[in-house]
This record gives sequence, structure tokens and C-alpha cells, in this order.
Amino acid sequence: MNKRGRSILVVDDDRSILSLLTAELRAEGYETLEATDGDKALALLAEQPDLILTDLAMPVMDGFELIARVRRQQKIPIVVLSVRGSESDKIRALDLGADDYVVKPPSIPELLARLRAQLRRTAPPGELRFPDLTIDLQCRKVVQGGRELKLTPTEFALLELFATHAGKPLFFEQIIQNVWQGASATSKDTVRVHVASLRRKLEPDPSNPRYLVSEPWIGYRFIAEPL
Amino acid sequence: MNKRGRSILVVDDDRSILSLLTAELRAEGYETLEATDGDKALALLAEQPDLILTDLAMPVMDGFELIARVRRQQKIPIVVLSVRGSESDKIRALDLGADDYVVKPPSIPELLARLRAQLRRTAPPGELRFPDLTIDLQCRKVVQGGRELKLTPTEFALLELFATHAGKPLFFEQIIQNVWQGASATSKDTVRVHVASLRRKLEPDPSNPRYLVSEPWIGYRFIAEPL
DNA sequence: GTTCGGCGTAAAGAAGTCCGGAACAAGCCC
DNA sequence: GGGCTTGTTCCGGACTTCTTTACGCCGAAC
Repeated sequence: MNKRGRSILVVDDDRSILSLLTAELRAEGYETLEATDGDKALALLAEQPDLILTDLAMPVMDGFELIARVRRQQKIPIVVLSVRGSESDKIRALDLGADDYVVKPPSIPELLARLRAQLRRTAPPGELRFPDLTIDLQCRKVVQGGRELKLTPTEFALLELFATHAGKPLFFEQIIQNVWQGASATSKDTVRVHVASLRRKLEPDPSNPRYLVSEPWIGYRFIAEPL
Repeated sequence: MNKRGRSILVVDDDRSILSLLTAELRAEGYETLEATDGDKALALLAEQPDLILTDLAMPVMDGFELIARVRRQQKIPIVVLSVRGSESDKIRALDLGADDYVVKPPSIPELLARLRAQLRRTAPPGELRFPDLTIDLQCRKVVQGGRELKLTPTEFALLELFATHAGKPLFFEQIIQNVWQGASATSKDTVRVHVASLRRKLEPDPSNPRYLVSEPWIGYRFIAEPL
């Protein structure tokens, strides 16, 4: 569950509801921003939240206007959470630019699922980040110290597997299973050779591996702190 | 009224509901595709609908598996319309990749508003702009350095696919799927030849591609900063 | 000290890919 | 029909990648 760093702007004039919602969201691992009316919410857009969860009834600037104003600038996902369950309210909010509409009181698990669905589509490009190394899974690009590494498909698959299991040792069996789809012909030797060529491109000193250390009798381990 | 040409794939095993839904959608100006199970729905993906509206309970392949299969390839919006209103069903569908979940029987106006909300965010830009290159999808015109390029239908489809996925590598499989609707006869060679002829028209130096670089063992990648 | 097995590197052969050109089929317009 | 355009298949040369093999190194066990 990759929610790391995703922040949600919660807007509601009822402070008890506000704190209840933010508590739930924080428990799920999200960062939260809070606003009690549309004006304050607009100001908090500068913090670049990843999603807006807003009520409709609010003083100063109501939810409808907030949606319209936000949409004039950005395409950030907006989810409405309101006691008003009438068809006309839903249609108006959705047509103004809201992406989903949930009626209060919500089922928290369902609300969370709907938020996940909205966040998913703006998910940042599948990217694994380590100190001095970023791996873009979508673009199949690996950047180290500002320079892009040119990897063969096998090398990239290897690095992707290692990076997604950073810190944990990987058995030869697992490696062959994942990178070669368990082609029975593949041997440990083949893995070793590809690891070697990956090290030549990845390691500052290939003979003293820093990232890709061998785990005798087991396989290999990728050492790096995520983020 | 920008619903022109937007098509919706409706999936439901109950033919009376199916025809009722498609009637409503057509009345709104959408084009519709119909399927009575997940298998047939998958086959109709070749028609490139803009949205999928699907039931969950179906023979042959149920809605959950349909969602999972579609998501493995595409990010087309998926709206679930089901009698099953339980929290667990909603969460499962949403987490599998659905974008919205509406319980049967739906309020038609609300359903339409939710479909609009989903379609809005995938609205085709109509025009793709890159430095020294603009592609007008509506008029099917490509302008480079003030001169208009004359492309064949296949070449245009290729360029459109590449430009909408700028920066990301495209596998031969994806290319064939999108440009040739997965016609099984099409081979990599065919793709290569058309890429070559597209390069001859697009690239300043066709033997040293700047936009359309080949990604060995993968396919091709279109390199250009959007805007 | 010797033996043994895993580990790392280098080299070579096998296999696959990319590209351009040429040839062929199908459709269109004059 | 003849000419043109478009789309597809095939071939050879150049190149890259993958796998295997061989050899040396090192540590552990005896």
C-alpha cells in the first residue's frame, strides 16, 4: 500500500467532523490539511494536496463555489461529502467538477475505497526512489547521480525486482521465478552473470558492491533506504 | 455539448436492463456498445470505448474479473452498476480498479452525471502540442516547423498513439493492439516498416531519430516534452 | 595445508533484434 | 487498363543481448 506522501485537504465547517475525518485519514497513512470554509481551502491549495474532500454547506464560501473555483485552475480530484442527498445537489456538484459524491454519514471503509480510487488515477508515475537512485517503472528509466543508466531488459527486470524488495534477501529461486518466469532452463550461473553486468553499470566500485550485495548460499540482497 | 463521438461499453447479462441503459445513453447522445458477459466485453475493447459501465453478476466472466483484466492493460474509466450494495462488494470493485460504484436501481440523472464526471477527466485534448510539432486529432493534421506533414492513416494512428504516451516506451504488443485493433496477423515487421516511413516524414535526420527512438527488445518510445 | 563449493569476471558462441531495401498484393483515381 | 499510393512480407548485414563455459579467487571444513 503505497500511500506515502499523499496528502488530502479536508474541508468541513463542523470541527468535530473535521477532526474525526482527519483522524481516520491519518490512521490510513495519509497526510492531511484542514479548512473550515472554502476561502481557507483555496489558500491551502498552495500546499499542493493530492485530493480535496469537501462538505457543501459552509460559511464564507460554500462547496459548490469551491469546486468551481478549484476547477478553474486545477484538475485535482474532488470528492464531496455532504448530508444533502438530493439528486439535484449531486448532479450540480458533479457537473461543476466534483469527481465523486458521498452522502453523510459515510461508511468509512467505503469512503476510503472511493478516495483510493480517485487517488489511483493521479498516482505519480510508478517510481522507486532511493538516495542517489531513482527508478521510473513506467518510463523504464533509471537515473543515478543525474545520469541515466542504459540497462538491458533483463538487467532492468532484475533491478526492479531487487528495488521492490529492498532490504530483504532474494533467493535464486525467487529471482529466476520473477525475472525469467521460472523458465526451467535458467541456472544460477545465468543470474550471476546478469548481476555482474548490472553491477558494472550500477555500482561505483563493481568489485566492492554497495547496493547489490551477495548473500552466500541464498542469493542477493539490495541495500538502500527507500525514499 | 461535447459528447460527440464518446462511446460507452455497457455490460449486463439482463438484456432488458441492457437495452434500457443503452436507450438512455443514446438519448444523451452517446454511442453505445453492448456485451452480456465479461468475455464479450473484453473483445469489444478493440472498438476503443471511452468508458465501461458494467454489472457485477454475469456468466462466463463476472464483473470483478472483467475489471481486473481491463486494468491490466488500460486506464479507461470503469463504472460499476450492481444490485449488490454491500460495503465489501463496493470496496472490492473499487480496489480492483473501478472508478465509481452505483447501486441498482439507479437514479438515471445521477448516473448520467457520474458518467459525465468520469468522462470529463479523460476528455481527449483534441490537440497535442510539442516543441516544433502540433498534432490536431480532430482535423487529423500534423504541423511541424510551419509545414504540414502528409501522413497515411496508419502513420497518423501510430503518431497519435506515440504522442499520447510521450516519454513512456510502448511495447510492440501494445502498438499492434491499439493501431491494428489486435489483428493477429500483424507482425513486428509491419510495425517496423511503418515506423520507418513515419520517421522519414517526421525526423530531420531519419537515420538518427530524435523523436521516435527504438527501445531495444521493447518497442519504441516517443521523446518530447508535452506543451 | 589441502580440498571443496560458491562467487565474480571474461570470453565466445548462439540467438535474437533493428534497419533498409526490394518485391508483392490490394485499392483508388484518371 | 495503367499509374499511383498504401500496406505487408521477406531478406541480408550489422548490431546487441543472452547463455554457456572456463578460470581464478576466497572462505569454510577437515
